[in-house]
Amino acid sequence: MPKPTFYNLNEQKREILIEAAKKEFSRVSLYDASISNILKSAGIPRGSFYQYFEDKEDAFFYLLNEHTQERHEKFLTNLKTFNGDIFEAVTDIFHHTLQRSHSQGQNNFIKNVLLNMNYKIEKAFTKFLSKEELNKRYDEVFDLVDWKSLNISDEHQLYHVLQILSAVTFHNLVHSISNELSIGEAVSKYKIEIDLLKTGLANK
Amino acid sequence: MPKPTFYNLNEQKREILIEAAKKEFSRVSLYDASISNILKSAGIPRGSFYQYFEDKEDAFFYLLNEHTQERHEKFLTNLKTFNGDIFEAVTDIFHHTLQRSHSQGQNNFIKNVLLNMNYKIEKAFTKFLSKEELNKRYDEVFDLVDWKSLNISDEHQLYHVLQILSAVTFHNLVHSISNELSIGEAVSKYKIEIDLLKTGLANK
DNA sequence: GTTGACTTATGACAGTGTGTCATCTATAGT
DNA sequence: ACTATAGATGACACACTGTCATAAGTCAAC
Repeated sequence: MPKPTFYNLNEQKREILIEAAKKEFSRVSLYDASISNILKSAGIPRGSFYQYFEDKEDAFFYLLNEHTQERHEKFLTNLKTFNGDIFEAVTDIFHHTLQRSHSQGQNNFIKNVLLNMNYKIEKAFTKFLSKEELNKRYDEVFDLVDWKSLNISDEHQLYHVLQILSAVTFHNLVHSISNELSIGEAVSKYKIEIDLLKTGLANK
Repeated sequence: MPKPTFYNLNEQKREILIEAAKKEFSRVSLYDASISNILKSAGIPRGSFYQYFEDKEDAFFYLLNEHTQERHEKFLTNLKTFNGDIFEAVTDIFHHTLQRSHSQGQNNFIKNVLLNMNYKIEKAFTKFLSKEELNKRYDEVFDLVDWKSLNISDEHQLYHVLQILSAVTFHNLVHSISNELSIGEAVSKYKIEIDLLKTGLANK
């Protein structure tokens, strides 16, 4: 987590710093990113950076969490829009995330995040799908879901459904970007797999 | 790929080098690993390392590919053992991989690989499941599969079934290790999700 | 056994980046 | 004006990487 000093910064300076960090993390992955570049780009001395953040990762996860928050809100909105249909909600998120990562420019950030997704990053990316968060926000999510459309016996299993959906969704996001699929190709592959998930892989 | 010089090395020296690399990549992730440690551990001068490998990644992926090869062979064996039942075959792989990564000692390598899985590593880890490899090894895999147990209309869809299974399997491996689940807990969660995959997430 | 062509080995070195710390500056309360 | 507290700064020590000039080894041909 950023240090208090970071939050005490005036709006303008904080914005400059955030932009500089985003720029660097859009250029390369977390591991290839260099603090020196952020310093150069933000025009601040080395010592200042360490006044605001623990290290490179700290700044990275600050940005990532902001994004995760946004996406989670979109997911909830989607659930409302699609009358609790999780599959529609998640497909829309897939499409939306892909579009954002295709519109090059500033936001190669998401692209780099996806291409270098490891467990820490995935955890931050999907923190609202963890068992703990789900229990904490029971109402928020559970009330919006159309349960009768799901093949599950008890509410507890929603966790597993979400785990599967997020695993397949992320796999497809990463696969699409690393194989440079067009949005059309990517969505087409994704929809095939979501349909397989819905009807089941095994024969009855 | 390692340079020719590496393969020209005599058995003994190559083994020492491999062990040194494995040791370092068992200690920390690819990104935190230091060539200097490998040099120290293998007792070779700096220049020599670059005679054999392009860089750190080169050595890492050499080790990883060896492992992937082994695992793929186990998958094929499993398909035979379980009469073409993909779900059984993959569950056994899951269990086996988890066990290897739990038996600490030398082989924290797999653990570190799983915890720091990004798209490049995943690609190397699952290279036998890519569209190209599947087509190349059509007979090898396709003949072993029990098709009538699968809910798919044409053979082409096997690719998607494998994509889903590998996404969920890797997600569970990473999840189990990063959350330090016991093997029992991990297998239990995995089996619930595999069952959900088999019967389908949606209600009919 | 000497020569020459080629392969391999070596470690000093330049370059790049990180995190720290002693010191300086700003700010606010009294 | 004084002091305490928070913030800013950049020089520095340390770690690691990749390269390159030079040395050493191998081997076939003469």
